[in-house]
Amino acid sequence: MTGRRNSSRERILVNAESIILEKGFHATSINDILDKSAITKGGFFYHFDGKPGLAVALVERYLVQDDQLFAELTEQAEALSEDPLHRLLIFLNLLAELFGRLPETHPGCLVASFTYENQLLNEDVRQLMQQGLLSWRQMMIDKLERAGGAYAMKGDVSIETLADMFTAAIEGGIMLARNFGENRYISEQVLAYRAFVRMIFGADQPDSLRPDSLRPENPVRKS
Amino acid sequence: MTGRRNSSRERILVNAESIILEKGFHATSINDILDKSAITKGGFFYHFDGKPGLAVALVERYLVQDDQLFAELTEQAEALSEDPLHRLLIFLNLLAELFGRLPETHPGCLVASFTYENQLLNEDVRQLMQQGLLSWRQMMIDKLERAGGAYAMKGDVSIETLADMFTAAIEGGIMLARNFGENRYISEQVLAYRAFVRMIFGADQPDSLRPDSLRPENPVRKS
DNA sequence: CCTTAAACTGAACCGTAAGTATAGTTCCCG
DNA sequence: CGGGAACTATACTTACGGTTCAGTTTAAGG
Repeated sequence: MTGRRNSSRERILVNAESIILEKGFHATSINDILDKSAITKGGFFYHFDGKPGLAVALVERYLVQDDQLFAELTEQAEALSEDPLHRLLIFLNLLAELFGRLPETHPGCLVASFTYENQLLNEDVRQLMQQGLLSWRQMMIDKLERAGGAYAMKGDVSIETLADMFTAAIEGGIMLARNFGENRYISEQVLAYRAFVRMIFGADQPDSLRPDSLRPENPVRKS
Repeated sequence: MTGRRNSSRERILVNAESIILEKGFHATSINDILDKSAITKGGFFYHFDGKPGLAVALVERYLVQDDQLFAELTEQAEALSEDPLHRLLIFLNLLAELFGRLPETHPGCLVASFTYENQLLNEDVRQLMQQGLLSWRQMMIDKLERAGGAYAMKGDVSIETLADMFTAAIEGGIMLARNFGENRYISEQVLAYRAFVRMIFGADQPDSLRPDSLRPENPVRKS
């Protein structure tokens, strides 16, 4: 029973997300979505409780996918090093590479998009978005704290703010990327954030001063 | 002749900006704007070439105001120190303080808002937005290069990316602030960026190692 | 004061978009 | 093969949003 249901429902979600990221939620008409999804209005309203319902479903889906992506990258990073700081730095490298490898059409972040269209997004959506931001923060806090266990932190930036800065770098990078039409900016901002983390944990000292595991981890050339 | 004209036109722009930043451009109807501006539809269309024309005027105005703000802060910072790096750090402090002092209603950035509503924004608007981003980048490149003249730069982040990171920090901070309903996040991200700049220019070394002018410049307590 | 252009009013117009209603059709699962 | 879930097709309501325009008011100069 889920086979058929999911195919149409999922198709709608995929297309809706892509159109909305391009034009914005309010500017996207249901008909726009129907055209690209090979489904009729009846079908749409069968699956979703109107446009507000669609918004909820979209954000839910988006957050799940995002979680999965971060989990995968974390796993990959953990396979490549034992050191917590090293793992974090690799994670950021992998993420930067991923953003650089994206197809020409830069995606954008649903949460960011919805942030500036607070109008009819009901309370559900707003809570989901907060939850998403909090989960990203928590993920980074975990990574940073683990790294902090092994190395002393320099600078006077709180771990929470440093964690939020991860989100800020990505969202800021996406904004630059969208306006200039080049994905490169996202990777650059992620790598800049990475450089900051490195410095904070003292990993930018001469090699002689830091543990063996921290030597030049797969360096990423900058543009 | 400009007296009368400007009063209405300006009133429309002010109200339009505030509503648009709250709900988004597309979700903001002309009627919404009229209600708050004490003017009729005819009056609106007398002043602006429809909604697209309003968008152009809004962004133009926004960029000018932004330029002025940055110029003021730069001037203030230059009055407080001779050292280029010191000036930059003060500038960032002033900006962070300003964001923290804002009225409860967090504003948002028109450029960011329009970034995710690329639909009917004509080419003019898009070019203006790019121009704005480029001018912010250039402003920071100037400041960073001047600072770089006096101190050696550490880390492997290009000046351009570091300059863009200023924008990214602010936009990211605004996004967090909007979602959590607390302006604090903007200041925090600006101060985190400041900490990064400090580290890159080696200003986080023990006092004994750096020029006198760099000692604890008006410290801002973090949350 | 009178003219004239700028500034503005008010109402009408038209497309479009969200949502509803309904009757019928196809597909899959037990 | 029966029945419910997953749709199609079509028509319609309702309302709102952008735009136009003919006419009226305001202010400023000669």
